[in-house]
Amino acid sequence: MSATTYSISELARELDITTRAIRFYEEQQMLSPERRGLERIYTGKDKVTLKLILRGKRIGFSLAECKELIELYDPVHGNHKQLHTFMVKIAERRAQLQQQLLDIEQMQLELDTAEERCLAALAETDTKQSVIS
Amino acid sequence: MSATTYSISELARELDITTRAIRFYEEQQMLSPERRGLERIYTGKDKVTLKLILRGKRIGFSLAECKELIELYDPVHGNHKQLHTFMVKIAERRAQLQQQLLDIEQMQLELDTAEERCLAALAETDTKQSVIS
DNA sequence: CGGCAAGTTTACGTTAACGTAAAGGTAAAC
DNA sequence: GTTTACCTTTACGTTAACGTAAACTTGCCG
Repeated sequence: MSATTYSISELARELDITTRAIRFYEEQQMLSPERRGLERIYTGKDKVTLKLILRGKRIGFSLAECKELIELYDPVHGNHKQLHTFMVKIAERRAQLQQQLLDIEQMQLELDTAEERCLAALAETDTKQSVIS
Repeated sequence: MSATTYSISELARELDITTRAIRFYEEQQMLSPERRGLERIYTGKDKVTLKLILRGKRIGFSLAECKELIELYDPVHGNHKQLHTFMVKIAERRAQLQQQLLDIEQMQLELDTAEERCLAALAETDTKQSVIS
């Protein structure tokens, strides 16, 4: 039961975000750390919450969506309907990711041929130069 | 050589964006349609440019990056160094996409177990109710 | 006791990518 | 001739997610 706690700057360093960001998430009601006087004291649970936020952001969710996501893990709010609607959102993201993959593949194909043309043009130039010199 | 042209609203409808967006891209020097009086006249090339912009956005590039991307297709600006740096950017996006996929898979695993717990809790409730009633 | 490091609150600033409203020109249709 | 449908420019408004600055407290080191 050794309750490891963290200061705000410890968490900031460890998760590679700014303290401003952490305080902002608290403003948005996504965190409510305990206080010792004015000082914020974070628990392991707070750290998990922050990691959830960061993962949500990486996937492309807004902070508001990340908040919903976190509430799913809160037994008080975690009802079945929310769970379902969120899995729908995730499915949407997956579809979007799929499209992004296609877009990137397409773009790479085009860039590959563009690169070839560039190289060919350069070779052409080199040849002419060698003739001139 | 039948040069098909488009009005701004035709393009907007076809590409599913607003006319405001199209004018904005022009403000950002990504388009320079011809004019008949004040009216903008778009060519097939402009349409291709717009599609490039939209694809870039889907992948997650900023408009500024989309602009760079478009300049790659412009023989005047398309030099080899730019091509290379852009392929680096694309590689970065691919890596990011890979991370996003991992994040989504992880999240789905967790949501799946959460869903199971929910269903189990509901089943529990139902059982009790059937005993009571 | 002086000073520095880390914490706090309050509050205005910033960027991207358009949205939206005002005010008006043009041309075909009724 | 006036309504309707598009087109134009100019310009201020909006949202998200913090950044940044000011002004202050607290604790500890030398």
